[in-house]
Amino acid sequence: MLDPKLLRESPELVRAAIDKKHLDADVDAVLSLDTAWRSLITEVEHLRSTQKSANAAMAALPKGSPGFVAKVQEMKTVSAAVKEKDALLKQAEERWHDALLTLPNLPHESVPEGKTPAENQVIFEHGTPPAANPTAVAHWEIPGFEKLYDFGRGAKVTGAGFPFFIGEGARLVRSLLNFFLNENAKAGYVEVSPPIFVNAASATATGQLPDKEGQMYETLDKLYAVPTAEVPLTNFYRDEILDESLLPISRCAYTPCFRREAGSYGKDVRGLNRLHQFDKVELLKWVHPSTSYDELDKLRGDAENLLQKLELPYRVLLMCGGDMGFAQAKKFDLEVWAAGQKRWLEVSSCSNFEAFQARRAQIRFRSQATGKPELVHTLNGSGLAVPRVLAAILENNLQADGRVKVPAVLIPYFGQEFVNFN
RNA sequence: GGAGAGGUGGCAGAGUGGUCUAAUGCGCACGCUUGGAAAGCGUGUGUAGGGAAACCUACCGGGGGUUCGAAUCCCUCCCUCUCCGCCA
Repeated sequence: MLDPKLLRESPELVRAAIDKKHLDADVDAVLSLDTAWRSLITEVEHLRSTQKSANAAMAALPKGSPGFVAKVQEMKTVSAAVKEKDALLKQAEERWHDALLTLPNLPHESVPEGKTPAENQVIFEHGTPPAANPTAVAHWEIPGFEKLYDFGRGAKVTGAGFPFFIGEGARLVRSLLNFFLNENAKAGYVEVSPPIFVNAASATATGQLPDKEGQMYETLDKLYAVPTAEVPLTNFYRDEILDESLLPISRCAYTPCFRREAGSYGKDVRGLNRLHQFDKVELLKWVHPSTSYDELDKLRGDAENLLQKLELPYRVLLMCGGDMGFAQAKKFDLEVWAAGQKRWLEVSSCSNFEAFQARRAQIRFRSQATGKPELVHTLNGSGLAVPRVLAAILENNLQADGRVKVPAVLIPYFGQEFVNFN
């Protein structure tokens, strides 16, 4: 959510942001709702003030006295007016608030212009260049793949996109998770194991509701299966005022992530590329506004470190205005090279939301300079998403003998040097 | 799941229809006092919104209702605690 004051005082900045992100939002409509709301709140507060002073006067009068009775009659009119105007005010406030939520965050000045993914800037590449391994196959074509990653039975038991991970397949997943969590702990992220269902208030604070409820699985109790650990983690400090000395706070969490993502089929979603349930470790920071871009670079570096240690070729994209998302001020994507599919797979998206998320979730700190609460900046990124990293390992490290070489750094976790598919 | 008791400011805790913008205590900040400190004394101490400002308004777990007027009465939901039942 944007600062209403910013909108009032500098609507041109908001218009520029909408243009840069190639979104469609009506600033003037929001402004006129803002004006309408403000005029109503003034009116209601004036009526309330009348009521309050009458109340004080009536307290001093004897209960049944003529003056008292006359005052009751007089105040009935005011009371009715308050009721009526207050209903209008609530309506106006809701409309204004809803409209405000349609305005995107302002992109940082360092975000490049652009509309499509083609205009994202590749700012870093690491590892063997693409096409170095012409004999590689897509991971789902590895002989014996279904023995370790059973999509057929997953579909029977639950549905498409819910595979079973079996034997060495399951152990490789667990090895990756432990590796990620341990490395992140070394980098200063405190491990958290959060609830994997959240209530509507939490899903609203991080922006999944009201518009994206179709993307989440929902229970009878109106709880939502988390699409990412970002949701419970960010909401941890919802409606709180933190001590400034605690910042920056860095945490990480492993959760399964649940995404309905209805209606997408084809090559992009085959195998481990896109699942309804997948494992991910999320990195999250609550930081002082003055340090958030330094912290973003560090967070991205922490995620990159994982890929480097796994010896996977990857690249870093600085997302352009049109491809960066609604709430982000700046975003980097980390993409790993999958040699068999001969394509880049997104395994982490590292973003600075500045105060956009914190305002909606009301996460603040008490500034020692002013003594007043100020909004924190929130950042997050994957560190990392398991299935696509797994896909890349399988495709890049496949041997001529049909086994997959386990990255050296994972061997202590996995307990052996190769994954066997027979 | 059943029965009962509760939810008030940073904390403790009063208030059960009318100057409650919530007593009192603790804590915290500043001042006086002191060689210095403690004690003592004094002043102040929430969040949000509107307004150029003076100032005004809202907030006593959430939502709704009754009333001229609600922290206080009614309905409803959530949460906490105690006891019972069940359970990895």
